[in-house]
Amino acid sequence: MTGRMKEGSGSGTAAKGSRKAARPGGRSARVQESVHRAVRELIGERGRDGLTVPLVAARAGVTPSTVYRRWGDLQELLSDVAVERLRPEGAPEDHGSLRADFGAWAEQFLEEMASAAGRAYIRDALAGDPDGGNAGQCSAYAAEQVRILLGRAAGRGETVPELEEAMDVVVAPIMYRILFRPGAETAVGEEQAGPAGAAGSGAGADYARRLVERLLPG
Amino acid sequence: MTGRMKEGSGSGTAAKGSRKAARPGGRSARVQESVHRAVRELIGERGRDGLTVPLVAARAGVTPSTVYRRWGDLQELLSDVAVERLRPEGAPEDHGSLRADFGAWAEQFLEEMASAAGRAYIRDALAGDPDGGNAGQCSAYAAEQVRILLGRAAGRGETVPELEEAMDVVVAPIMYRILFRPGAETAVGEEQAGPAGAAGSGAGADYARRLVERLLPG
DNA sequence: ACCACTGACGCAAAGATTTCGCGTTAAGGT
DNA sequence: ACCTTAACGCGAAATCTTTGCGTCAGTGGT
Repeated sequence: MTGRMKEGSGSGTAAKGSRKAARPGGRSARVQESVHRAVRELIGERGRDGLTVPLVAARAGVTPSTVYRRWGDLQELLSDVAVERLRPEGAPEDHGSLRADFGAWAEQFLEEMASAAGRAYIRDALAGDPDGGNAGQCSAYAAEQVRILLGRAAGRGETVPELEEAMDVVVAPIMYRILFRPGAETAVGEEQAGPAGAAGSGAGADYARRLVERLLPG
Repeated sequence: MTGRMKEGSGSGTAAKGSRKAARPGGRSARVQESVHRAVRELIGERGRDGLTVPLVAARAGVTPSTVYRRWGDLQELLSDVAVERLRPEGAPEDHGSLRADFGAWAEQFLEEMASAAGRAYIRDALAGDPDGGNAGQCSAYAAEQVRILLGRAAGRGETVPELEEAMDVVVAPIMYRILFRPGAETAVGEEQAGPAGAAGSGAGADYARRLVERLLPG
C-alpha cells in the first residue's frame, strides 16, 4: 500500500459515526472511538483471528455488553472498522490525461485491495453487513474517486465515459478477481503483455492498465 | 429462480465431499450429508439467523463437537452449504447464437444471484472461506458455464471473445453490483433502455443484456 | 475372509462467550 | 437548571465452544 488508505492507528480527530447516529454526542463517540482503536491495535498485535469481543472490550475500557448492544456481534464491529480503513485519504493524483490518471489510480487501487490486508478488510466489510450499507459505502468511496477523475478529464475537454460504465469495466473486474479468484489478480484475456512491466511496478499493474484501456477508446 | 441452482433439499444421491477429502468413505459421507441437509432445512424453517451449531448438530443427529471438528465454526459450514447450492444444475440452454445464449444466461444468472436467497448464499460462501477455495469454486462454476457458451458458439463458426474477457465484462459487474451496491442491480450507464422490457421479464434483465452487448461486437 | 491401523465420532466436563435485567450516568432539549 | 431518555456498567444466567479420552468403523494389507 502506498498511502491511499488509512495506515496509522488513529489519525482522525473526530469520530465518524458510521453506524447508528442516534446519539452521536460525547460519551457515545468516545466509546466508539475507543472500541475502534482497540480493534485496530489488537488486529496489529494478534491478528484478526484470536480476536474476541471480551478482549476488545477490555482493551477499550468498556464492558462486553456495551459492544454487544452497539454492534451486535464481532463481525459487525469488524465490518465497521474495515469500512473506515478502506476510505481513501485524498483525491487521486493528476497526471495530465484521463488515461494516465485512471491508469495510475486503478493500478494503486488494485495493489492495495489485492494485498493480504486489503482483502481481509474487504471480506470483513462484506461479512458483517446485513443490509449492505457498509459494502455500499465502500463502493461509494471508489465511485467518488472515479467521479473526480472523470470530472477532471471533462474539465480538460476530454470525452469521458459514464461513471457507471467505468465502474463496470474497471472497478468490478478488480474486485471480482480479488474476491472470487484468489491468485488470479493479474492476467487478462488479451494480447501478451508488453516486454516486461510497462510502467507499473506491481504484479497486477498491467492488468489494471489493460482494464482502463478496455474502457477508453483509442 | 427458474431452475439453474439446486432447489429441493437433497436431490443428489452421493455426497460430494467439497471439503476435506481425507476419508470420504461411508460414515464421514453420511455425517456430511446429514449435517448439510440439517442446515438447509433449518435455514428454510428459521432463517439464517437463529441458526447455531448445537441446533444444526441436533437436527443432523450428531454431537456439536463433530461439527466443530470438521468445519471449525458455523461460518465455514454455511460457506460449504452455500457453495453447494450455487452450483449450476446443467448446461445453459441453446438459443442458436452466442448473443442469444449469453444474453439469456446472463439474465438468469443475474436474477438468481440478485435474489434475497442468492445474495445470502454468495455472502455466506465468501464469509467463511479462509483460503478463498469456496469463492474460487463459485467463480469456476460460472466460468464453466460461460466456457460452454463460448465453445458452442465457436463450434458454429462465430468469432468469440476470450473467456477471461467475458468474465470481466459480464460476470464481474453483476457480482459487484450484487455485493457492493444493494438496490442497484439494474440500470447501466448507456442509452435509455428499449421501450419497456425488450425480452426478459425481471427487473435487471435489461442490464444483463446490455453487459452482453458491451462484450460482443456488432 | 480376517486382522491391524487410523481417522472420525460420541460423551462429558471445563472454559469462554453471549444474553439479559436492573440500577446508574450523561447527552440533548426545553 | 431541570426533565427525558438513550447508552453504559455490573453481575448472574444461559448458551456456545473447546478439549481429553474411550470407542467405533472404514481402509488397506495379508
